[in-house]
Amino acid sequence: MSKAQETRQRILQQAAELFNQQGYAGASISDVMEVTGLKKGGIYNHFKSKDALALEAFDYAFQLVQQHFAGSLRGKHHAVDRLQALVNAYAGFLDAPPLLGGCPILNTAVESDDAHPGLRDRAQKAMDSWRGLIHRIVQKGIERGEMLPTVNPDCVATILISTIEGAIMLSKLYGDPIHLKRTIDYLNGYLETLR
Amino acid sequence: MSKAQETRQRILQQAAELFNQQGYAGASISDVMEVTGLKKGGIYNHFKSKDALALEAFDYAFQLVQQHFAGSLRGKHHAVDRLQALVNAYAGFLDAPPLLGGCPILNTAVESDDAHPGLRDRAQKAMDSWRGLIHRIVQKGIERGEMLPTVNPDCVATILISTIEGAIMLSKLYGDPIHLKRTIDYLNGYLETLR
Amino acid sequence: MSKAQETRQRILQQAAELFNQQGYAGASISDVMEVTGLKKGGIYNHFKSKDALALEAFDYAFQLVQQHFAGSLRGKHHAVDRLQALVNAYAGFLDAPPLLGGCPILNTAVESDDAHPGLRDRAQKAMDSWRGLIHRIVQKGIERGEMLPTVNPDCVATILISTIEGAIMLSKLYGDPIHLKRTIDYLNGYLETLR
Amino acid sequence: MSKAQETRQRILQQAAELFNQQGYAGASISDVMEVTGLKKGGIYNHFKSKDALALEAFDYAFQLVQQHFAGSLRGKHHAVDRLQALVNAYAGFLDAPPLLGGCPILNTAVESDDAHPGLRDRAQKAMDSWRGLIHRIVQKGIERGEMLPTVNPDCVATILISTIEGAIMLSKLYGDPIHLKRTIDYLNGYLETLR
DNA sequence: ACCGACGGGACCTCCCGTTGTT
DNA sequence: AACAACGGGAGGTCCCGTCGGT
Repeated sequence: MSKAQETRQRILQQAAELFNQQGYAGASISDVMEVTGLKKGGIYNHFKSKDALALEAFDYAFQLVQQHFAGSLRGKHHAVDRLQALVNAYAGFLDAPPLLGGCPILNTAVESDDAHPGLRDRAQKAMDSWRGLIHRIVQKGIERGEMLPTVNPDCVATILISTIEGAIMLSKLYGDPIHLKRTIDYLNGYLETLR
Repeated sequence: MSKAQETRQRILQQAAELFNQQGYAGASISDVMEVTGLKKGGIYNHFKSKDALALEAFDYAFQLVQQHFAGSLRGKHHAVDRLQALVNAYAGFLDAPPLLGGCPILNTAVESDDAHPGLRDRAQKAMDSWRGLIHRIVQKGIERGEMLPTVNPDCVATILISTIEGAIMLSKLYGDPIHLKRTIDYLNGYLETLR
Repeated sequence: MSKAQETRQRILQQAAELFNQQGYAGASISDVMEVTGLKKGGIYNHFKSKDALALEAFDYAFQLVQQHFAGSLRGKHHAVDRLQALVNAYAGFLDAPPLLGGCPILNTAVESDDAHPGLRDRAQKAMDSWRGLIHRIVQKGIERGEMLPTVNPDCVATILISTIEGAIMLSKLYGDPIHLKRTIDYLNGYLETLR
Repeated sequence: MSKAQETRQRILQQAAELFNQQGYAGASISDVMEVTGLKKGGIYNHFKSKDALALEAFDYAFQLVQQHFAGSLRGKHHAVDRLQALVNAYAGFLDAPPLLGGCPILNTAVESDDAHPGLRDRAQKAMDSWRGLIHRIVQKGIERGEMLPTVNPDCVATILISTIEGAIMLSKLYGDPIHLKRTIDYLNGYLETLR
């Protein structure tokens, strides 16, 4: 990787975390300068605007999260096992987070929904990808007879995601992982009932 | 109410909605001036800083939400009925919201958790109040034999709040109330199992 | 005049001279701050952008020039006398200029013609007004028999304005009023031939 | 011409036109990069600063104009013919200009007179050269008896240049060659009277 | 000879908050 | 109680110029 690409990647990585903690509107280019150690010229050489940087930084953050979860699925084949693995992987979001500041999709969705169409589109796409993953696991599970045929894949996706994201919010608000742990336990039980 | 108090109240009301949509960092005093029709002096006469206004505006928003839910409990006496009434009351958050921009507790919690201790405290207190309400309903329900004695009030609070807040986020992200509706149906069923 | 109007007028006056000397692109808001003694907040309170200030400053400059020439016509009734008075009034543009930096129409026309449509429009309107004045004087002169009926008012306007503006440029370039003086003498003679 | 010299020449040529249209202050190195297709390094390799480039670009532009006029003199021997040829050559400035943006001497003189001593010097030298040419033609014409001995060569130079430059400004301001055409016709007549 | 990355700073705009005035 | 004028500075963008690489 060329030096330029390295710098660009470093900016993305550090800006992603910054935006994830302070929000897009709450973090300034000066803040980005501080965390990257670069001056404005150095940053604007790689990204033509704060907006463009924010968009790419979100994509970077989402990709980080995706990798985190892709790993958790390895070796699990039963649909319910896979869903439980996904859910359990969220425990790491507070203990050993892929990036500080909580779930970037949640953060970005909440900040952008009424104010920032560009970011909102990215957050939607990311959420689509996540919902699609759950949907496919459930559907395959039904086809294979691993899950009850009455289960609605869309509903499962909505319930899992809602509960987990809400719990992340709660645990971050209180600085206490207990809320996330409770919902993870609960969701594991819920998933068992779908076998 | 004196004229001054009226003005103050109008500022709070309009600023609350503005902050709820654009976020604290994303909305400027100029924006507040625009929605209130007042000039700077008129606003700073009532609030000594943007921060102070934001704090009070959040309290105002939370109180609005509280009233919305307090109403839904009227006439319900069985614990499970009361919890279901609360849950169902959330449907109105998208159809006929007490204020635009979604749930202020969610929005404020997500924006403030890593960046704004003052707001974070307010959001925590608001959440405490909400959790306390659910907790009390469950506890009383157990005492009265309306709910299974094995039910953990803290867990119920965490699950209900997480799921609903996550669903609000989802529905706002997609501009589609379906996600919130799904979780409300689901939670009604979940609550039935606790009888 | 209110204090605000006074300040606004002072900004216009000083900015007009600044832009007339350094050009629109060559003068910064910092320069405007320096000559007015105001800070940015004070300037942007009266003008919403540098562009808006530049446009109004040009209008102000043109009005200054107009007053300068309107005065020179007083008491002259014969068409040729009036035209000569106009031409002679230009001598003052270097000795006792209404504002430093030469003729604002010339300066603005040259800077804006390929680059700044807004300013270009203003410069055109200003020039229209000047051409219209000469045109009317000539036309009335012909009607009254003060000037030869073969004279073309449009041509006279073009020739007078071209020659004077070109001479102002020359004299400013060399810092020497001789060029302007020569053309004024010459134009006085030229105008005599139209009697 | 070496490849380096070719590149240098290409930069000058394209920068000259750019500066002639947008002005020195109004055109940035980025603009120069765009029109030349080179990157910063490629430009600064040949010119040590924007200033140096601007100075040379002006010289280049002036030389272009000079060649344009030198050609018009070929085959004309009578002083008045030669002056008329010069004047008529200006018609091409709008129809088939040696470079876009009007007369570089006029543009540079107007922009630099109060603000840019370096450019102003160059513009003065260029103007000296033009005035000198007219002066010599007139003087020789008097010596040869082709022009009236009472004619003042300096005055003729001032009048011709002023009128033409002013007319270029007018025609560029309105985007209409009529003003330049009128003054050219007029100056041809004026020159006839000097025979 | 040319490119690309970057520093350091100027630019315009908008920000928050204060003050004097009505 | 509300406005209008202003200070002082932060924000995002773009600028000019340098320097290491190729």
